[in-house]
This record gives sequence, C-alpha cells and structure tokens, in this order.
Amino acid sequence: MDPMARPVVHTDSLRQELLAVTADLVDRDGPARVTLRDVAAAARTSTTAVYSLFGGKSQLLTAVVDDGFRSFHESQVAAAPGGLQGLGVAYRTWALEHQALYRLMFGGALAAYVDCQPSPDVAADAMVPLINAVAAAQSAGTLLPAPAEMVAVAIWGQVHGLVSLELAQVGPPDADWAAAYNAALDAVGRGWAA
Amino acid sequence: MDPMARPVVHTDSLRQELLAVTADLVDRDGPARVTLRDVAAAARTSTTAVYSLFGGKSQLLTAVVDDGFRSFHESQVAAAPGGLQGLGVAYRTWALEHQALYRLMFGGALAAYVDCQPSPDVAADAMVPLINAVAAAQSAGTLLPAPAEMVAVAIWGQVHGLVSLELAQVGPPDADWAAAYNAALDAVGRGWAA
DNA sequence: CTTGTTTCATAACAATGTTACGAAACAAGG
DNA sequence: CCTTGTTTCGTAACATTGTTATGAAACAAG
Repeated sequence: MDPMARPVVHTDSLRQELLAVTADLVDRDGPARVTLRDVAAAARTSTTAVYSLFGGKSQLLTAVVDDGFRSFHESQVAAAPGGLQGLGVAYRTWALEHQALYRLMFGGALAAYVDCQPSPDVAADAMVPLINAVAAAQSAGTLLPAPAEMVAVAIWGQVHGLVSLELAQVGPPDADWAAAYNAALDAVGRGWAA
Repeated sequence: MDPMARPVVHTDSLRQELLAVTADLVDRDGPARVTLRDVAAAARTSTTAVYSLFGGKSQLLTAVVDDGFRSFHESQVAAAPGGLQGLGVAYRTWALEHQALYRLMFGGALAAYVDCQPSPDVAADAMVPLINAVAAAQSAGTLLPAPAEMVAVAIWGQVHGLVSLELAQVGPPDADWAAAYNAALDAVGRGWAA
C-alpha cells in the first residue's frame, strides 16, 4: 500500500553538495552573483532541489552563513589555548581566509539585502570561546571583573569592527590594517586589564 | 541652429528629489525593497531619470551612501567639542537615528550585494574629526603618541563594530548594547591613555 | 503490463534592472 | 499658423532571477 514510487534524489548528501557549491560561488563571485540556477547547475540538479531541501534562496544562504559561524567557532576553539591575544589573531586570520563568507555572515545581516541572518544560537555559540577566555582571565585576576559577557561583546565588537572596515575598504586608503589591528588588540588588553 | 528642443526636466532638483525619495525608501523598507520603479513613481518621474541623472541603480545607491557619510560627518563635526567621548556617543546616536542608512553604508559595502561602496574621499572625510580629536589629545599628553591615523582607525573600528553587531542583532540575545558600548568607550579611553 | 503514488525537472509566472524606440515639446523658418 | 528639425524623456520591450505549478519520470504492487 505504500509504493515507494520514484526514488528520492533530494537527499541529505545533495543538501551538503548544495551548501558546498553555494559557498564556493559566494567565495568566487560574491553573494550578488549567486543565482539558484547557477547553484543548481553546479550541483547537477534543478532549482527545485533548493526549495525541497531548504525552502528558498534566503534559507540556503542562511544555512551557508550558519556553516560559516560553525567553521569560525571551530577556529576559535582551536585558538583558545592562546588566550585573548590568540583568539584575536585567529579572528582576523579566519576572516581574511574566508573573506566572501565573512562578508556574507556579517554584511548580509547588516545590509538586510537578503534575509540571511544567522541562527541566534549558532552565532552565540561562536562567541563562547571568547567569553570563556574573558572569564578565565578574570579568575586569574588579570582582567577587570566586569560582566564577562559584556566584556566579551565589547572585545568582539573591536575586532569585528576593524576587520569589517578592512574588508569593506572603508577608511584611509593607505591604512596599515595589520598594524592597526595589532595595536588595537594591545589597547584592548590595556583597557580591560585589572 | 540650436533649437532648444524639449525642455529639460531631468534637472538637478529632480536629482535631489530622487536622492531624498530613495533615502526615504531605504529607511522605510530597507535596501532590498528599493526598486527603480518605486523610486521613480515616488518622485513622479520615470526610471529613465535615474539613468540620465545617476547612471543606474548602483550609482543612485552610492550617491545615497555618500550623502549618508556627509550627514554623519556633520554630526561628528558638531560633536567634536565633546572630545573623544563625545564623538563616540554621537557615533552611536547617529547610527541609531539612521539605522537603515547606516546598514546600507557599511553593510552594503561589506556584503557587496550591490555595488554601493562610498567614495573613498567622502568616507575618509567622515573620519577627520576623530583624527583631529586623537591628535589633540596626544598634543595634550593624555593619549599615547602612536600614529594618530592608526589610533583613530582602531577607535573607529571599536565603535563601528559594536554598533554593527547591535544593528545586525548578531550576538547574545539579551545583550545590553548600551552598557557594552559605554563600557567599551571607557576601555578605549584607558587602553590608549598616555 | 497496468495502475497508482511519489518525486522532481521543466516550463510558466511575476518582478526588476536595463535598454531601445518613438512620441512629446519647443524653436526657427516659411 | 504650419512645417521642420532637434533634443528630451516616458513607454514598452528585453533579459535575468526567485518562485510556483504542472506534468512527466520512476518504481512497487497486483
């Protein structure tokens, strides 16, 4: 009574393929040039797959963004032994290695050009290593005993803002971003030191 | 020999009107919902006007963004007497009062969803009051004597990053952004203090 | 082999940036 | 006053893209 009918092709592995292909297109041409027809063609399927597996373009991009946050989270976990400085350095390193994805992750949500806001819990997770490092430094007595989450948000804002300005190329044309970034990290350390 | 022909309607005043109407639409519905047909209808003209006066949609948005940077520049100039703290407070105030425009100004350039990157000199101008305040504080001996432009970029990154995260709603769901912002401004003051 | 059911690719649809065409508007000359 | 010539700009066609609807493809059961 349940003829299995036509075999399923829109499987989870195709879902992964679509995610990878989309991320590739974003990295190659930027978010504006990503079309569902190109995505489908690159994955050797049809645009219907995007709708049956994700629901639409914005959900596809949201999934790519969430994957980006997870990748970023991993890099932060790996850098956690380096303390606050290590996390700060790893932040910019990851952003420069995944420029287009980083632009989509933060610029997409900010510009609201397409509805690709990261899932709140995924974005919050990415911040956990930083919060832990802040709390650890506070326990060690090297950091001011302000609320850890607030300090973490402030520090994240610092590094995110500098990286954003660098990637968006908004600022002095001859800016030495690497130097500014390192100097800012030092200033953050002094500013929040106990 | 030079019959004046049909009178010109695509004049500079219509250009201003288009700019105002576009900024309104951006503020009301966000950049994604801005269509040339709507812009033209709101200005009681045709889409041709956008092409003859700007060249296309991206140039129109770029002009809006440039106007935004000029408005922001004015608010910074007005806040200059308040010193670094005053500039920092004015920064967030302006951003919150022009949320959609701010999103377009920085998120648009970052996401690269549409080519609306601000003119470099306009964006650089917006930073001049901050650079001056940094230089003044250094002359007064209250700020570390690092290159003024680098310090300014670092401070700008701090405030921009926090405001961006707040507007993009990326971060802890229950974050107290105002408190984090004020704490960050204080930390910046301590971090760069002489 | 037919039938029935599920799945998915193709094609139609709507919206939008862009471009091409031709009508509108006006001055000069008859 | 009408015709002609030239410039200007609104309308309509075009191409692209997200989305939806339709019908063919694929397979199991009888």
